[in-house]
Amino acid sequence: MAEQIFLDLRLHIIRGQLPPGSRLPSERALAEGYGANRNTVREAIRKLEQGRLVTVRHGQGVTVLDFRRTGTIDLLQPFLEGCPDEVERTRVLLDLLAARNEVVSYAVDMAVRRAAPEHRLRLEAIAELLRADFQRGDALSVAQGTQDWLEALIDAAGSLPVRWLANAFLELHQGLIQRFPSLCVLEPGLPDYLEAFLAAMDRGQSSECRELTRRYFQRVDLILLARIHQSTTPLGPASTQATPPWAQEE
Amino acid sequence: MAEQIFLDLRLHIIRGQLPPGSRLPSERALAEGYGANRNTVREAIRKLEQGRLVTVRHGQGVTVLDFRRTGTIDLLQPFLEGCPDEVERTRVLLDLLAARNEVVSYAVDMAVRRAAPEHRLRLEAIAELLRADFQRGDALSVAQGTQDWLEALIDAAGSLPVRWLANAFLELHQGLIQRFPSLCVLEPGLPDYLEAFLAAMDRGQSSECRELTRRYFQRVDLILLARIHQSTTPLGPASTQATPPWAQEE
DNA sequence: CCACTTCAACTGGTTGAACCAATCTCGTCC
DNA sequence: GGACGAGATTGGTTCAACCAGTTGAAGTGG
Repeated sequence: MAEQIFLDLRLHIIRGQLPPGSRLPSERALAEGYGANRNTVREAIRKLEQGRLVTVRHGQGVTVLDFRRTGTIDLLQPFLEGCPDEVERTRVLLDLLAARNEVVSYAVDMAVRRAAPEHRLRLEAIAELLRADFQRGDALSVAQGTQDWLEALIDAAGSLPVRWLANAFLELHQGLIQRFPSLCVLEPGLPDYLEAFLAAMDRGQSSECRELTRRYFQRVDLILLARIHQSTTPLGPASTQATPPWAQEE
Repeated sequence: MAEQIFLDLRLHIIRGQLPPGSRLPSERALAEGYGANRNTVREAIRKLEQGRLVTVRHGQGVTVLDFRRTGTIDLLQPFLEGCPDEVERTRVLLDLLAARNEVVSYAVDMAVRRAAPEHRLRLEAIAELLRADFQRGDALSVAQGTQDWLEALIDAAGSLPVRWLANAFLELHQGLIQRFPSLCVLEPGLPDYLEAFLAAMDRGQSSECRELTRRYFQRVDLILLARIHQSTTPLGPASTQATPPWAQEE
């Protein structure tokens, strides 16, 4: 229930129904509104605070922050699912895909330079599975395999900051392929990419691997964007009901 | 107090005194150990959960996750301050600086390509202040001005994902210059960098700006690392007292 | 002896009321 | 008009109790 309240309040903030600078109703009012206990509401507010969506000051109340300025990458998924403005949503999606490619290609560069033999073997094994899934035309398995491929690359990079940066994108990717399997893409160049990558890796050409990876994912993103543009509401319902957070739930 | 418990538990996890897979003491035991109420402890655990440091399962308890795998960039600061292993700490610091430069230079590229006139003016104003601080030899103001400079660049980039990515690094930077003013650096090439940057920006050469910025911050980082290597314990006390989290506090 | 059931003892999840402490508001007094 | 102060409002913490999943060991049947 605390989780529900957290999600609901976060959604209201993302949708702009609780604009930056405004104050949340008092804990007591929220508790009454949600039909929950004050302690339960407090746990939800703690999570909002941890996510940099609000600030809490003793005696003063809970103030909504400007998440567009103070947010963290953890916000990307809920934002893409909750943002009511389609224009902004697709713009953020575009920027997100570009940023993801930047982070991934950086990780790839580092991975190729640092990879130990066991990482090389793991990558080869995943590539083998990916090729098989691709031959079968199993888009969902290819998406899952791509997740493993990136995961292995990031492991090979052996950098905690890179791992922690990438986690946000990997989680997002995982969430998307689970929620929208129709977005899973079969890019014709996948086998060639894998082969060229492993060959370049053996030659130690990290920047070559970086470019190969960047170009492959750019092609994937192009297909993805085309599909998203076909459907009207690609992500989340984005229904614009303006229920205030202090209203009764259920 | 809930914050204190959160910080304490997080520190124990980071230091490895609560290894991945182990279970935290029960909420009731923790409450007794810290001399706090169970609800207060619960708020701390919520924050740990939100930070992907533990998983909580009803009826089963709180399990410590492997933060090296599941962590987020928000962990960087507490990790650098709490990690008892100096070797790992410096390695992570190196990787962090490299990753920061990557993100910053990416943001710069995008900023130059997208900057509106008002962003250009703001950058010029900050550069003017930076030059003045540099002339005066005021390292702390230069560090603060650099923060503003990056902030303005990220604003100019106009990308929510980039802003949210960069926030973690900006926060880290802010925290470091506040806690360790001695780490503030006067890099001789600052005025030249600013001049060359603005000139290249007027010519719309985004990749040139990107390279200039990357090189400047690489030089800054070199000075920084040299200073850190001089002092034995650069960040945080890293005292290795093994107080279990269920022990009495205060 | 083994396999299944059952129940008691954990675990976290939620509730309600009460009190403390910081802050704000507004009326009073100088 | 401005400074002060009492009261109302806010979040912070405590306590005690109960609900709800999970586990494991004791008990029971085969």
